[in-house]
Amino acid sequence: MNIVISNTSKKPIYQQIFEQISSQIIKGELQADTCLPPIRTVAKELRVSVITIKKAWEELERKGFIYSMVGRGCFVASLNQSDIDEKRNDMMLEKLTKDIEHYKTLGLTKADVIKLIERHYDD
Amino acid sequence: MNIVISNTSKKPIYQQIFEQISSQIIKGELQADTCLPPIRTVAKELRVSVITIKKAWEELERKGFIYSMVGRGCFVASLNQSDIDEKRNDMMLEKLTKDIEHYKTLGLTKADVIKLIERHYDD
Amino acid sequence: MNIVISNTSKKPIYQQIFEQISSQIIKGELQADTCLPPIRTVAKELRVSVITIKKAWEELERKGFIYSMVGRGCFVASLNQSDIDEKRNDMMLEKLTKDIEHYKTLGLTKADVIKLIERHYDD
Amino acid sequence: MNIVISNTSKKPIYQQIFEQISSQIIKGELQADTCLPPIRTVAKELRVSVITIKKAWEELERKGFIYSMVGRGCFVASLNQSDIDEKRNDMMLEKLTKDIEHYKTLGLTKADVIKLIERHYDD
DNA sequence: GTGGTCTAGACCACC
DNA sequence: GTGGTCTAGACCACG
Repeated sequence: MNIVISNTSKKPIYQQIFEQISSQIIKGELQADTCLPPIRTVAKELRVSVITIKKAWEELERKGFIYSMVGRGCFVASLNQSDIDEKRNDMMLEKLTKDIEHYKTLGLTKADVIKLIERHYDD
Repeated sequence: MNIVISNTSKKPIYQQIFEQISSQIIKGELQADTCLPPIRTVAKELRVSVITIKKAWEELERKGFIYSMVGRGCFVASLNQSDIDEKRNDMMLEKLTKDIEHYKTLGLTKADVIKLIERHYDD
Repeated sequence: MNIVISNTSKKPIYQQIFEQISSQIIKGELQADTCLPPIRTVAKELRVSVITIKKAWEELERKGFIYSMVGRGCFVASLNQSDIDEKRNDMMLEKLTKDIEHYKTLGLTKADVIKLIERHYDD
Repeated sequence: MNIVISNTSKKPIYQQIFEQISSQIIKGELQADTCLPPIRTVAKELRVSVITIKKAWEELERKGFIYSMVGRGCFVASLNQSDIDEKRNDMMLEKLTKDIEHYKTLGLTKADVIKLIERHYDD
């Protein structure tokens, strides 16, 4: 569980955290049923409020990445590969739809966008 | 000058206006040196605050899409094709850089992204 | 917008509020595009924290009952009858599924439950 | 004594246990005066804390489903059919009252609810 | 110990 | 003025 918070970014902190954790789960870096550290510990480590962590955790639970048990802790949900693919696809499409909308507004054709991605996407 | 404001979008209104006007200038739908309507008129038509229009206009001027003459109004800047291309490229790259960052976070390869755009980008 | 908070209930306050508002929207007691009072005002009136109201409002927005615009306020979503029916059905089924589970645990047959509802449900 | 604990459920573990045991007694699956296993054994089998089992047992004793004899263990109470019916009825009504309240909040009539139960209650 | 809820402040961007 | 985010405390039920 490796989280970096950017204070310069305009993204809310809780969303930065959500994205990083969910990404790690999708990539399999966080094993299923692993117990996450207590939210108060995470809050202290990242030097943010407990509520901020809580909000990120809530979003993770709502999207099915983790589950929580009062008095026990929060655990990584056990997702099979197709679950993961589906979730990644959902998140991807949600963003892509907006992005494409934006690209169109700028008057770019499909070919333009692909050319730009070809050039600037370094794996 | 045809502007549509979305209530459900999370984008600030001033930014929605900025994007639509700049897009129309880029596409040549707004001719150079055309005089824009007074901000109070625009505000009334769009049913938004004058301050909101002012903010959009300021952003347009800062980015070089329009110029203002005190007491006379605001005018579309005269841009040649290379100016337009440059501006569009700047705006595009600024966004694309962030988007690519995000796609990587989701664990997508360049090929994945291109495939998705191929599929969902309908010109 | 008429809300009553029960302190004796075990339901969280934010959920009580969510249920009452959503119910009023479903019943058509709150007209579409009506502007809700500012959350700070509601908080003061109900003598609860702003955050509690905020949480209820977030849930309402997430479920599509209201939409919010920074600097302008929160508004009742414009739902047609089929939207409303669908939402009511969703909420109903979610609860009913759990309830039926519970009734079965108690060893009740379908006939038992219907008989009990016949007897105790006074419209 | 067959108990299954759900991690994803939001019900407290002690309550899940209480409901399953009481249900088994009501259904006659646990004979009167049967001696229940020591709580430490149950705790170990279910992989939960002894305190949790203790809490479930206390609830069972309070509701008259079991009785305990210090130093000897806990035993299933001997209930005749009318006792069982009464208990089941009590538990049922307590829940039903709340449920009906909730259904009304959603604007459902008695007929609506019965129709939904007819459709979704599969014995 | 854990997570779930709540409070009373505060600052920011937007309108 | 509005909503959106965040803080630093607190209390509760659960394990």
